[in-house]
Amino acid sequence: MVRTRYAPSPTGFLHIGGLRTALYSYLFARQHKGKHILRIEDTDQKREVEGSTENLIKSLAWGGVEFDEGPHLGGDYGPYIQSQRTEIYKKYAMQLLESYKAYPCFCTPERLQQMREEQQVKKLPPMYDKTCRRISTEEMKEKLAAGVPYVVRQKMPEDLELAEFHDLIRGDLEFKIALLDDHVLMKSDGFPTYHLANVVDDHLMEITHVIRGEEWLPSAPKHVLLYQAFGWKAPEFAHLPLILNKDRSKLSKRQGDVAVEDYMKAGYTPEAVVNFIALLGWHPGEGETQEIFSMDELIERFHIEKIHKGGAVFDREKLDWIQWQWRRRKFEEDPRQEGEKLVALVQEYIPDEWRTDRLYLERALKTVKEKILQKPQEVRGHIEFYFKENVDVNPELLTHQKLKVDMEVAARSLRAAHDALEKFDDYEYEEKIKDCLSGVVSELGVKNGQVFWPVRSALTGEQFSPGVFEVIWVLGKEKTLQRLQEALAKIS
RNA sequence: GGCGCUAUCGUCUAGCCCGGUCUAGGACGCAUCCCUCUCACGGAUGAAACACGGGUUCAAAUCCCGUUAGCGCUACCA
Repeated sequence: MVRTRYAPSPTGFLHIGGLRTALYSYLFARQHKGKHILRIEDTDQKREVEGSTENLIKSLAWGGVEFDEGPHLGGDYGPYIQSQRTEIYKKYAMQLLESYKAYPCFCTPERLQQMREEQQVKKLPPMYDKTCRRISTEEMKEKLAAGVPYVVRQKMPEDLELAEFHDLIRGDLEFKIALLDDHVLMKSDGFPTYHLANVVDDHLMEITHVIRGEEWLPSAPKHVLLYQAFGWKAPEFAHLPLILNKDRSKLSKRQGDVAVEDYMKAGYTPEAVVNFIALLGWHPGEGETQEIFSMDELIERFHIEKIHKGGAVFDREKLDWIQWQWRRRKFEEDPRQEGEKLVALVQEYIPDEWRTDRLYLERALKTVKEKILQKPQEVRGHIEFYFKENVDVNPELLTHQKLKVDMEVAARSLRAAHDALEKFDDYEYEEKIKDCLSGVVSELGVKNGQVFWPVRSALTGEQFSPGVFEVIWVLGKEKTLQRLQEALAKIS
């Protein structure tokens, strides 16, 4: 039975890289019909941020990453919050002490600090000098009895040269044990460090596959050695590549949004975000060209060996493209429901006063459907002209060199269009509006653009906008005629 | 500094394990053209990469070694 886990620290919000780690872990568990566990690693109270566990759970749920066990769900392997398991860690630390796989260290932080500085100066690798590993049993017992504060350090074996293990992504790895530090397992405040808590919990919770970030690779051999010290079977490991900024440094704030919540707020859809990050570091391979995957497809297609070794740059433009593909797909599947959702979403980005005439707004939105599907956040700028009292068009805008519209043509077209539109009454139908303007075109004996361009720019005051017929359809007779008159007044 | 990981278009990547089919494929972005009343959409085309140096081999993006670069770790943080 496969059991995987996502084990974040409650130090803030869910990082986009954290979502991906959780996603891969989830995908792997689901495709093997296994269990996915959430465990909160809060052994460092100093770094804990109030409310982050709830935030983590919320963001994970938003992304569609599900769990079978966890602090919010319970389960047979609880508690799932490490600060509630301190007695367990103490027991195992004691076991290690008794079997001489670990030792108490009485060195003060000050001495350690000084030691490291000296090592730095001598250009030696900063490592614990193992002073307390060598003190006599008597001295140790004395200090213990005297209540001298101590930490528990892992004793790196001296009878072994290499620590070896297999990584599902990187293959066989080996590390020289002599270069491994006697790491702290239990802090003087009685809390375990990551190394101890992680190994003990993964064992007790029967985790079969540890899927985590690449930053853990250097300490993985110590974990393997710890499993051996306990006499436990180590789980399989898979160390994921990092997600990077544009400059290839580790993805961080300052250079863009890193919190999943930022993307939620920016109007991105979970399907798109998940689809995008799944592809940052994984690809089905073998000439596959599909890029849009639903969660179900991911579960089916995902293969842990297909995860890449190198880091991947987070490219927001590609995310935007994937988002647009998703919106379009969903809209095609269910135009009515998706349309309503979009309208609701778009409401957040437009001023209150634009909502007073619901029909008018709906029509305006309809003319910029493609733009909304692409970037709902930018809808305001696209429909702004519909809501202006007067458009105050720049006369230059009425002309167009390539379309052969000079001021004279523009004036004539505007005049003729105005007169035709004044007699016209079928403003409810785009097709009729088109017929009406086409009539003007043939009447004047000019090209389409020579009428359409000046009319559209007079009506919108914009270089770029929806097409003339749609614009007139939204504006209605009164506004259309008024705006045409204004433009005419400006150039005559 | 030490240790480790990584290295295909600007970016995400296919191919690499099982050398020839790779004049290296796809996607984002970019450019040009077409469609067209403008933008967008859609269609077509194009520019754009095997980090470098040695081997091994008839043949290397693919195997081996080295160099370089990038990143990670080097806490009583995770």
